[in-house]
Amino acid sequence: MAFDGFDFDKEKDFSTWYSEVVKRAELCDLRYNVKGFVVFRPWCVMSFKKMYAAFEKELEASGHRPALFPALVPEENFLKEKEHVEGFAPDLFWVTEVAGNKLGERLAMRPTSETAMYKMYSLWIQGLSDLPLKIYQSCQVWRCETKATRPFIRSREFHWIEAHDVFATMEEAEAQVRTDMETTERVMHLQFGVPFIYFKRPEWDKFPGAVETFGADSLMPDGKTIQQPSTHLLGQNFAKAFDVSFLNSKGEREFGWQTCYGPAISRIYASVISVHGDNKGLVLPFDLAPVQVVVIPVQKKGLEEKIVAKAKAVAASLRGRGFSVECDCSTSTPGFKYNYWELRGVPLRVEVGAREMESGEFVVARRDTGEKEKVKEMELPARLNGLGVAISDNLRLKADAWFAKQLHCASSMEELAKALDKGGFVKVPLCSVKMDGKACAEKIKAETVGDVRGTRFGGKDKPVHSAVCVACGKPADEVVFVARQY
RNA sequence: GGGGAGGUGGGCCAACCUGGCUAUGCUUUCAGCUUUGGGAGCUGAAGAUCCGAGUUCAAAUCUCGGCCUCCCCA
Repeated sequence: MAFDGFDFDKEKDFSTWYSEVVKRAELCDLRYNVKGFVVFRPWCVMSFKKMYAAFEKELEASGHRPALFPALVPEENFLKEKEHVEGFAPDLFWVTEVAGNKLGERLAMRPTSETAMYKMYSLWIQGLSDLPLKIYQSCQVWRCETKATRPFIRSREFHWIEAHDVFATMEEAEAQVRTDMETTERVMHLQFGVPFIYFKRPEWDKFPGAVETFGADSLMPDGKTIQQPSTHLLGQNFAKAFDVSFLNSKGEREFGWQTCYGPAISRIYASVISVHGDNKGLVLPFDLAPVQVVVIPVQKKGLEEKIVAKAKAVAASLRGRGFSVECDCSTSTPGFKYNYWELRGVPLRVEVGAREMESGEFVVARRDTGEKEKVKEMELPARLNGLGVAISDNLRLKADAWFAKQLHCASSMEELAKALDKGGFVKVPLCSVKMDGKACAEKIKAETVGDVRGTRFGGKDKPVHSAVCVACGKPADEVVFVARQY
C-alpha cells in the first residue's frame, strides 16, 4: 500500500519539514514567476485575516484609526531623511516608466510607509488639538531582499500592519512604545501562543532613522531567532525631515514626537505554524484555524443517507453556535480524511457514524494531543468551546516551556560558539551597545555566526563585577543576547 | 556576497551520458463499479519535454543564450 502521507520530522530536519508543510497544507504556491513573490492560498489567508483582526482590534482599542496610503512614494520624499534613505535605498523597487513614458522622477514602491504618511501628517497636524495622531494601515510593502527568500519568513513582498503615531511630548511617545510591546504580548503571545523576548537593539542595529528600536525576537524549532514585531521611538528625526510640527502650549512651533510599530502578519504566521506544528503537519490555535471543527461521517452500508444527514445536521447546528465548521462528505475513507484535516491543523474533529447514531454520543478528537473522547450531542457546543480554549492554552504553555529551555549563558567566545550550536539565545557580557561596541559584535558574527540581538527590555541582566567583553576583553557594561538569525 | 543542483501532464519522477518507434511509472483529476471507525480496490478516460537560436535527415536528449526555481555556506 502506497503511503503518500505527511511524514517529516520537525526536530531533526526543520527546513524540510517547513517546506513540505507549506506545500502540502496548500499554504503557498511558489510557482508564480516573479522571484521572491509567492501566492498565498486560501488556507493561510483565512488565518491571516483572523490575525489582522486581532492586531487591528488591539490597535483601535489603544486609540488608532485605520487609513490607506498610496503604494508609490516619489523619490523626493525618500531623500528627506538621510539615515532612512541609506537604510532602504539598496532594496527598493522603482517605477521608472508609466504608459510607455519615462518618468522625470522615479516612484518607489514603499518598503515601509514613513515617507508616504509623514508627508501628509505635516499637512494634517497644526496644533495640540490634532495630537496625538495615531493611524495604522494594513497593507503590503516591497523590499528586494538579497538573502534567500522563504515563504512567510522572508519574501520580497510582505503583508503587515504599520502604525505611525505623533505625540506632543517625548514622554507620550515613550509610553506608546511600551504600549506597542504590550500589544505584541497580548496578541502574539497570549492569543497566538508564540513566545518572544523584546530586545532593545544596539545602536548599530536600529531602524534607519530611529532613536531607539525594540524588536520582539522569537525562535524557530531549529534554534534560530526570527525578528517579529518591532516598535521604534523615532524622536523628532522624521518630524524635522517632513516638517511635522505643531504650536505648543507656549505658542512656539515644535516638532512632533513620533513612534512606529510594525507587526508583519505573514512573518508571524511563519512562527505560528513552526512553533506549534508537529510531524503530522499544522497545529493551529483555535482562534486562528480557518476551520475549527471538521465533521467526518463514517459510513456503513445501508445507512449512508442517514449518516450524511446527521453529519450535516450536526455541522449546521455547530455553525449556528458560532464555530467555523466543515463537513467532509467526500467519498474518501475516514482514515484519509483524518490525515487530510490533521495536516491542515484543524483543532477538533467530530466523528458521526453508526455508533454515534445508536448511542447519541460523538467521538471528538483534538489535534494537539490526539486524545479522543465521547460527548453527548446536547453537550457538544459547550465541550467543543472548552476544548478549543484548552488547545490554545496547551499550545501556548508547551511553546513557553520549550522557549524557556532555549536560554543559555556564556562568558567566552568558545563557550558562545558551543552554546550557539545548541540553538537559542546565549547571554554574554559585552563592552558596550553604543557604536563603540559594533566592532565586537562584528567579531562575534565572524567567529560564531551569532548576531547580537541587544539587551532584554525590562530585564535585570547586569554583568557581574569582574565580567569582561567576550570579544575584546575590556570590562563589560552590558549583558547582551546572541543568537543565529533568520 | 560565495558555492552547488535543477526545469518533462496539477504533483513526484524515468528516458538524457550513447540523438531515432505511440515519452516511463506513481500520484492527481473525471466517469463507472465497489468500499468506508486511521491514507481501500477494479475498469476506463484526461493531461507534459521552460523559452529562443544553433548542429542534424532527425533534438526531451548535443551546443550557445535567456528566463525561472530550489538547496548549502558567509
